Amino acid sequence: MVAADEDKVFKALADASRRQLLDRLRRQGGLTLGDLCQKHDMSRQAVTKHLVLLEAANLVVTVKRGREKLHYLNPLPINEIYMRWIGKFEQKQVQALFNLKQALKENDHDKT
Amino acid sequence: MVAADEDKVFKALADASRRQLLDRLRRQGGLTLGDLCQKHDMSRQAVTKHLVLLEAANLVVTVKRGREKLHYLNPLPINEIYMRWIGKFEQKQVQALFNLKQALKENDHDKT
DNA sequence: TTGACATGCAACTAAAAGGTTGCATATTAT
DNA sequence: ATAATATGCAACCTTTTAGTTGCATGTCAA
Repeated sequence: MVAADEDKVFKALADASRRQLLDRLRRQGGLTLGDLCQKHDMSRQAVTKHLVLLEAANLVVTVKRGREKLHYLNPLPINEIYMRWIGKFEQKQVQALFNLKQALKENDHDKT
Repeated sequence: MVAADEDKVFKALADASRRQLLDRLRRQGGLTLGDLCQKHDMSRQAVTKHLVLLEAANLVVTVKRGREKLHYLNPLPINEIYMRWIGKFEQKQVQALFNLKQALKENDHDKT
């Protein structure tokens, strides 16, 4: 995954509406634009724009069937980001850093 | 983690400069604002703003030591998001969905 | 105490993001 | 063919975001 793609994925995930759409597609794949417009208080065009971004980020893949466009979740990019980003932080370090602020605070407090 | 916090984390990760800062803090913790300004062609105040957002998202924790402010990476929120978001997608499903577009494309092609 | 250093705060600007409305195109069913 | 349905495209508006500059505050060292 190239840097530009990574950026698209993060940007796509940055919006709560788009995350909701991903949640919805996870529960049920193959939904049309019309389906996805239900339960959202924004216009169809707004949803379209979100889906375009999600598709550009490869988080959603689509299939045209006649006049309909079916949407499916593709969780692979998210997984890739985990492997590339979060996977960087070794598990041992995580716990250590989790306690770091507290430790340093007390250390600092001692000095004062 | 509350929904509002989740949003902060995603928004914080949406910017490439902030991701770079996190990368830098991962390589070396305890850097000051001045340190973090090096190798970035933006003003000190721009970096400050990024760090404020990262701290609000709890991706960075800080300790004041005299007139300096030391910054440390806190990877836990990212990990939480993985557990809550990416962990949702079972591994089996991942591979299945990975091949879905191709399969559906061929299926659609047959019908045409 | 005074100068140098490290950071904080506020006002402002430019660009990007999220949303709207209106119209166009393509497909299905009668 | 024609009407209804499903989606696509484009212009426009408003809010948010990323960045700037200028000045204020706080801390260290001579």
